Amino acid sequence: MPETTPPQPTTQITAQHRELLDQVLDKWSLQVLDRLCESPSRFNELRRAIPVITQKSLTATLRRLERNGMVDRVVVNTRPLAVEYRISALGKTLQDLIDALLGWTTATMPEVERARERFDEHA
Amino acid sequence: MPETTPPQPTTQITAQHRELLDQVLDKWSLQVLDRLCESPSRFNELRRAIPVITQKSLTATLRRLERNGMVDRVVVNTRPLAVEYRISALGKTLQDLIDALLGWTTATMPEVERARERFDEHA
DNA sequence: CGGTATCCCTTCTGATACTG
DNA sequence: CAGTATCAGAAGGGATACCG
Repeated sequence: MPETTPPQPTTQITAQHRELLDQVLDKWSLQVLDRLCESPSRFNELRRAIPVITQKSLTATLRRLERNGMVDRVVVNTRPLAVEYRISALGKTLQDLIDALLGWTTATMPEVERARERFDEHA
Repeated sequence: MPETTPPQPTTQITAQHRELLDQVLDKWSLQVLDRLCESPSRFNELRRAIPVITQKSLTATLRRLERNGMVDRVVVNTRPLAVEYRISALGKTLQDLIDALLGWTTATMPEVERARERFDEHA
């Protein structure tokens, strides 16, 4: 019996998949999600927690994450105006993946370093 | 007994982690790794398999993946000159993660779409 | 075949200043 | 407090031409 269709679970990488990953695994999102997983935070709390981020980038990151349903933006009250950001249920599922990614980088970093040295010294 | 150190498995996100993820989960790497997981491929085979990629980007992607130990570059012979790219053992561990990422995007895409619609129509 | 080198243009990022 | 607006510099990616 010939196997015409091999049992690959080959998940097709469409532009949609790429776009979502880009919007959600970018430079700042990991840090922001990590913070929000520990506790809901205010805008300036996040700024202080991630000192190198600029206002602009933080705003952009939060809007993007909010738009994709990863965080909830809650306007707590007015005078002077307080906004709280919370991780959503969807965002928590993402956090599990991020943990897996970070676990992978931690585990493979030594071997990656060796590969880089081999590559660089040979070139 | 006070818990001075909470039991968070909070993996710290260092610049090193970010850099590695950036180099390995970028726009083209997922496609390239996916192809190489199915079978070793020559340079122009990859170009044909990923039609929208340019020579420049494919070269850069392959060099980066090779430098990080994710793929092996094998010069098969000379005249006219053949080069084969293969996924490495390290690259295979990455592929598992990529599959998890793609599975996540597939699973959550519907809810993400709904979140986007809510966000966009409300704005 | 399997690249490298160059130009160019768009995108991303950061710094700074201002607002409800 | 929680942003928006504007601008300049750096970086990324495509198109084209050429090389071992």
